[in-house]
Amino acid sequence: METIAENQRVKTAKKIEKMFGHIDYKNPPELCPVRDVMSVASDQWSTLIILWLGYFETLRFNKLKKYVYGISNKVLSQRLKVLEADGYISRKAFPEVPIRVEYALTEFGQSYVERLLELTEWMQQNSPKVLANREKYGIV
Amino acid sequence: METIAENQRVKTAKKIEKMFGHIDYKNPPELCPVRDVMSVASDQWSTLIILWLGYFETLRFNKLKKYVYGISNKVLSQRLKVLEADGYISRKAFPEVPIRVEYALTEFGQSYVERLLELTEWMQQNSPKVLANREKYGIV
DNA sequence: TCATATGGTTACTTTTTGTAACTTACTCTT
DNA sequence: AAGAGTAAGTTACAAAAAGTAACCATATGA
Repeated sequence: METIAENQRVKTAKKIEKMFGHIDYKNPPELCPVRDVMSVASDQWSTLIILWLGYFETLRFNKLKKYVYGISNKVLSQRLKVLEADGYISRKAFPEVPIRVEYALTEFGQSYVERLLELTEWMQQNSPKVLANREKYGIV
Repeated sequence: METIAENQRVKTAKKIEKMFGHIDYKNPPELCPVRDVMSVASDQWSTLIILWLGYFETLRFNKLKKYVYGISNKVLSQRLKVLEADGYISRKAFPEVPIRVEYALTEFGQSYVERLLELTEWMQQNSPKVLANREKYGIV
């Protein structure tokens, strides 16, 4: 066995224990904060929205829709609302005509995007590997 | 302006540019590998499955179901298949009676869980903040 | 006057999830 | 010997989420 890899595995396990170790699986809580928060922030569209707001300091609704291509008005609007409610982004409406609305990351959102980026960079580096695995597996 | 925070912001923006800068938004690709890979790996149930396999070296179907509480047989079975196809986990079936099936992280999955953990630890630390924001926002 | 732009909303359809019962084959209990 | 239990799923059906496309008010530019 490679002891370095094994060491890392043990470290990882300890972190996970710290995260979920308190849960009683005979009677699990109906709402776990980690799950709850994660399901909003790491939703597919949410991550793209947050990444783009990490690139541009502010973005208006239609610009955001252009960069997060494929998203519908409806879902974009919904996601922006929950991301605002959870404190990742801010919404500023200017009473002009036509109305101008600017979305931006909050400080909290900024701290999140930095963590998120580490994951997405890993995804980018490893996507060829995943795609190759998928091919090999057959069912695509 | 705080120059340290501003510096960090610029760094973040550069990373995002590197990730998405090549895309032509007048004619965006219908399938972006980063999106594609991310949508499997950072799915709500998938992350929980991967975390638990990062804790126990191997887990059988029903144990996994116990820890990833709330998941249905159907969805667990589906997720395990795609996670196997994408190369994160391995499935070993022992021809006993009744059949025994062991799931485990591959080396690749192990390297993923380490990245994933950084995110989920952040989530755990910050979930009180998010929940407080949500409360303040009103619509729960 | 008609088209365009803004930031959405609404009604409707399609896809994805969740629920719960069922399967196969063997063993343990009564 | 009949019935229940176990393991790892599958299947048919119901509910929830997401996607589609038309629509809204208001004002400007052609």
